[in-house]
Amino acid sequence: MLFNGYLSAMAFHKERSAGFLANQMARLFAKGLHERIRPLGLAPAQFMTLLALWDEDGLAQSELVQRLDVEQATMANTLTRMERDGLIERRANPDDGRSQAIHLTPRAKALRDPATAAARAQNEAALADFTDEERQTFLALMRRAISAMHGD
Amino acid sequence: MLFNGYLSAMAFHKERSAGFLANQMARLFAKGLHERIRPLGLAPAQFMTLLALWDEDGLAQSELVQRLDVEQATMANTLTRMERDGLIERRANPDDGRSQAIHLTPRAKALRDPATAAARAQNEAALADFTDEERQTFLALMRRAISAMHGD
DNA sequence: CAATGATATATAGCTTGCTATGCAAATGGG
DNA sequence: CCCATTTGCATAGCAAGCTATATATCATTG
Repeated sequence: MLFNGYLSAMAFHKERSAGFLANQMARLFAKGLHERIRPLGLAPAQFMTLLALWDEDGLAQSELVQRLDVEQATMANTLTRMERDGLIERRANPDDGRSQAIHLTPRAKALRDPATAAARAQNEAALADFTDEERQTFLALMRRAISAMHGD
Repeated sequence: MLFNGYLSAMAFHKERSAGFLANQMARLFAKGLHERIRPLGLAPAQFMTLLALWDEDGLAQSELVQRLDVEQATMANTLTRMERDGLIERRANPDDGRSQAIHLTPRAKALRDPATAAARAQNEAALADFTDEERQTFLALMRRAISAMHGD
């Protein structure tokens, strides 16, 4: 009775909810990044995928799924759009008929510098008035929240 | 030349990118919240909208757009799904033929306590090993990044 | 070697975002 | 009062998430 009364009275303030703020922040990051890379013909998830492939070309879809921590179906659809847009090619893997190696096209390789510069600019815009220490703290806290939710 | 060489060599590490971490963190928050409120028949954006309406019933769509900071089209679609699911009713506004007042159904009112409890549990899961001070710091840093990107 | 189980992708269907448009109702200036 | 502008919503169309399911290939094991 007292307990239920307490719960009912205990307002949930979205401004004080980490989840609410995380959602809003991520949308603003994505929107800002999208504006910056749109002239390059890229969308945010395509950029994230390119980050992994610029680092190591020829990965299998399953490896991209691991590195970017998205569901397999999400990655499959993103790769289909990237193939459509001339960013990647899916090449058969001679050792395993199930998997394919994802290879960058010359166009995708050429986008590396302008696209990473755009992403850096967006991060900088978000953290403009943060000190170096605050930036480190912020990244560390986000990593801890991610680990806690990821279960590791 | 030196500058271009520097840029090319300057790898972009997603693990050190605030935007990348923000995206991953927000997805984990949304996924965890969704699992917790799915038994109630709710999805995350519906819950966010309910938060505003539990606070003040009968708001116009335009007011919800302001409070939740999403695009008008996004809110219109979310409200359509909520109406379909029996969470809200759109009632004509006698003072302005363009707008409608969004009213909660009894079902939506009854979900307040269990749904906010679920959201609190998700926030707690994410911040389980944070001290009180770290929680305050984290929220403050997210608010500052949001303000910086929002342009205010 | 055949059957079983595991792995790699694909596809269907849904929610939540966004931009871009369209339209009707309200408002404000001449 | 009338026209132009503004405001409030709806809709179309797309990207990117997710879950659930299907399919084909590999691997294991009896």
